[in-house]
Amino acid sequence: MILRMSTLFLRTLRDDPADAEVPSHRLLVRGGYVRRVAPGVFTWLPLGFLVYRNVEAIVRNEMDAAGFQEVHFPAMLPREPYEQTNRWTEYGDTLFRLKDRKGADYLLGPTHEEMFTLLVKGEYSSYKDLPLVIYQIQTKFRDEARPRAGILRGREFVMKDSYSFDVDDDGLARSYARHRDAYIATFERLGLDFVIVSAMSGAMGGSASEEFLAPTEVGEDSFVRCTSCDYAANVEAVVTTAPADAEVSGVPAAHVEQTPDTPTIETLVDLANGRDDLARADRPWTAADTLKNVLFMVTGTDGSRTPLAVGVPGDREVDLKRLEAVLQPGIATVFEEADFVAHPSLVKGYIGPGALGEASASGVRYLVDPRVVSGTRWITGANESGRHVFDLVAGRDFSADGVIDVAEVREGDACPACGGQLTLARGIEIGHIFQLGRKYAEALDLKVLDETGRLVTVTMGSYGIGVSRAVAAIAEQSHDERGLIWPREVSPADIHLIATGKSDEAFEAAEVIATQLDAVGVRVLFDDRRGVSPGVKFNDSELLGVPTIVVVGKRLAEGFIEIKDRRTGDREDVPVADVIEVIRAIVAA
RNA sequence: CGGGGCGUAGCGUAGUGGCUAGCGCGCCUGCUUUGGGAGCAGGAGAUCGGGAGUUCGAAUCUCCCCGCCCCGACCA
Repeated sequence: MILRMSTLFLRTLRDDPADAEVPSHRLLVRGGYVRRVAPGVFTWLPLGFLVYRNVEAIVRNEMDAAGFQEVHFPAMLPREPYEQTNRWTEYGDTLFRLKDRKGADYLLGPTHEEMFTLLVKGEYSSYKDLPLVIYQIQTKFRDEARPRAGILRGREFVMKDSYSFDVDDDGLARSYARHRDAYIATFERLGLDFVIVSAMSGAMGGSASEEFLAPTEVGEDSFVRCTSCDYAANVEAVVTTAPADAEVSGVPAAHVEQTPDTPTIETLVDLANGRDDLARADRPWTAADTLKNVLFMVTGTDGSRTPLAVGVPGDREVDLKRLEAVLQPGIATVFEEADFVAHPSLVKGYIGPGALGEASASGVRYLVDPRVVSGTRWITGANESGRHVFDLVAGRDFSADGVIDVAEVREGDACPACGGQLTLARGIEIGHIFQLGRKYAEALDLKVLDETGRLVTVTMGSYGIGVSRAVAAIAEQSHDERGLIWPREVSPADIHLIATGKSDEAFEAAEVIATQLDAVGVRVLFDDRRGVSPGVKFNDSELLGVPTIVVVGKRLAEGFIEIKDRRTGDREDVPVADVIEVIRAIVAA
């Protein structure tokens, strides 16, 4: 392959586009890899499409190597299957919907669980046919409320999604493990730095699910990693270790105090420390000694609205993402004025356990942070304006309806696996593997006969890789101030060959090199543009990011060609006679 | 959906009531130049997001609409 820049459909930009913030977006646009068509919708230009196809080929190759079989569904799908699993409704505005001329509803697939399930249902009916894994590489559509960061989060994107079908849980575990291995191999080949994080809270009893995250500052997912063991989890899935029950004896009886002008935790703590009759003998009060009770209204998928109180130590906020992860598919919103009016026993700013709980007057379900174990003593609201209760002891003076682990996760929190310290980081979700279980098989009635002749519901897994997103993730992780730096296997070419100078000699010599390299299978991006100054060519080569840059120019007269490594900047002069072999060796390495 | 910002040529931008809307990049023609985004000369390219209004006069002021970007909410 020889791509000639004299005729390539490519225009690089000298300035950053004004609407691009993150590096991958900026550089992919500047380098002429992609162009925006609509919000979250992009066109791949020739160089970009080469990169995209390389990534796609690696993904497909690893899937095939794992023994999975490729199929291809339509992107446009009928409504009925999604009606049966309730996702026509559950997906809400995120679903792109359309009608045909007869008024029948269609959708642009956001993901294809239903279609795969129905396909298998139509073909298979025996346990002997399983296990089965089929996959597709398909354009997906999600009408995101806010597409952002260019290719990283579009409304149209390409995803590899596979689905496993097994008769039992052990089979599902094996299919899951095969995917995990295949994903590791895939992302390693893509040159991505990644971590595998657990994506679902074990405490909530969900099925096994892990995310593959590519760490970068611009990532949308927050995750924690342990500094002393290999624990890693999405913040939504972090499990808080509950401390041991505390000793109650010696803690004074609970007492209500006048605490005027203490609308915030901070003012409350200051007041408590400032008053001799309230101050602690051993140490000052801190925000962590207070119990903050936050009220939410939880909207179910059926539209029902149920209040929920969450008690967390006053030094932490309730993390809404963690809350939603626990509540899903319910949606939580903080209490509004109208909600307080509807619940007169709840005094805003002074809500305490006394007014909460299913057995209380308010009847509001009350769940507390795992740190609120039996014997812990708290300062908290007394359910009257201007009053707080001190030395309220969990287990002795109040009890909650249950535990909910939704407080914000912080740097330095304890690792649930080993007790070490957690660090927080951000990453791009590039893959997700998920033991779905029987949800879809049940909804769509996918059953097979087992060896005893009984009908059993098939158990499924679903596994995704963001193919187009992976292109951006690679760009995000692999660039410098001058431009992109592609890993060789995804690069649009193996070498970027530049001819410089005014004379014909350099161009003729470069032409010969290009032809010879092409003949031995080296992919060449050849800057054969006449009348373009060397500076422009060098800058373009660095922007475009082909890993090896070969320059035919100044030292050709002495019989040398320059070979430059894009990533390190190292350059060496190689005799013309050796250049093909040296490049072949670099490309093969 | 809430908050903030922005919309002027392919790209980046100047222009806050006044004359023919300015500049840089890119593009076209010619000459020169050729190891780090070259020089000179000439040129093409803009319904100033759209509509309505105020005014002798609107890119500029007012109102409505549309679109985009960022933060948040949302997002198996």
